[in-house]
Amino acid sequence: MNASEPADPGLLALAEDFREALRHSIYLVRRLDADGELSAAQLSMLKMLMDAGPAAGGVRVGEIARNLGVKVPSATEQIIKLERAGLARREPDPDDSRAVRVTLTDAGLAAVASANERRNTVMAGVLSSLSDEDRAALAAALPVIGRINATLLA
Amino acid sequence: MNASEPADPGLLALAEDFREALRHSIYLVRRLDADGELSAAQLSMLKMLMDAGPAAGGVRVGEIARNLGVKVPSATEQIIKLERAGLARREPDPDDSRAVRVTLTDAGLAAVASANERRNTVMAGVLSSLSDEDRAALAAALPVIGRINATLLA
DNA sequence: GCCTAACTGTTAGGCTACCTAACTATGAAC
DNA sequence: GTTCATAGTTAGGTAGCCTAACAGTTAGGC
Repeated sequence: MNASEPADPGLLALAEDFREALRHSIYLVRRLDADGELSAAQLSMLKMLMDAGPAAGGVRVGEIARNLGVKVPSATEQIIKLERAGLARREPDPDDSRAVRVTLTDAGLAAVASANERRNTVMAGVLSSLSDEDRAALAAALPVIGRINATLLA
Repeated sequence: MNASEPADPGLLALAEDFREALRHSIYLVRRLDADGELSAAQLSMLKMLMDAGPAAGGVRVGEIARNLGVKVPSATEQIIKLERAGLARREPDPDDSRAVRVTLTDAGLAAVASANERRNTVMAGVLSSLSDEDRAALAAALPVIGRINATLLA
């Protein structure tokens, strides 16, 4: 984390390779999201609502923004679009009248499920062309990438 | 690749996890690119020009677009910005008067080097907090991710 | 040779998702 | 019961992508 001291060359090389892989993966994700009724941003938000929502009867706007790594007005904007599409609902927070709680509608739940399934099928098709060793290597790295993401989003 | 037959459940689960990791990584990349003089799109293009450019005295606009996974007008737009910033140069192709060859200027070369170094240092800082096993797992997966990207961009 | 078809890149216009700044309304502290 | 902080919305602007329409260049068929 300390940028002032010279970093290990091996670490820097890994960092570069990882960044490169992510950079290319962005186009992959773009490709994957191109043929959908739901944009990447909207699907991300719906998915987050599905994961975190039921617990407390909805997710607050600020929390949504924080979870997605965007600012609050950007979250508001997306929420309004989802609401207009009938996929999400905004309700006043009973405990804090300033706050708003966002929940998925049944249609939203169905939409995220079907969009997810479609994308997973495409991705599974790609993965099926890999060797077993490759798939194992990928599976082993996913938790690590998760930890990296958690570190940076913290 | 065949979406019509029911996919292996394990494969679908891996596909979902991988997509999830990529989805989160997008925010990671955004964070990494936020504190820069160069946008992610511009850095991508500069880097591509550095990798592919010297060979043939420049890269053609169509090729740039194809390499970056965008359409030709989008590439033109970015190239013009880079040109205005003094980082790239457009020259007529001696062999085909329709074509344009794009090359990096010295300033462009320096810019990509410094932007890269800065981002690598940040990423290396994050990676340094991982265990050796985690780093090994990540390193092992990068070539696989590269193959996946190549498959989808082909 | 020329005329047509194919190709390369630019221009024009529009969209989505993000941002900052300014505002409203509620809650909390003292 | 002011005053200060917090939650969210609104307004206005930007970057990066797209499609459609265009101009110039090349290549083939006759």
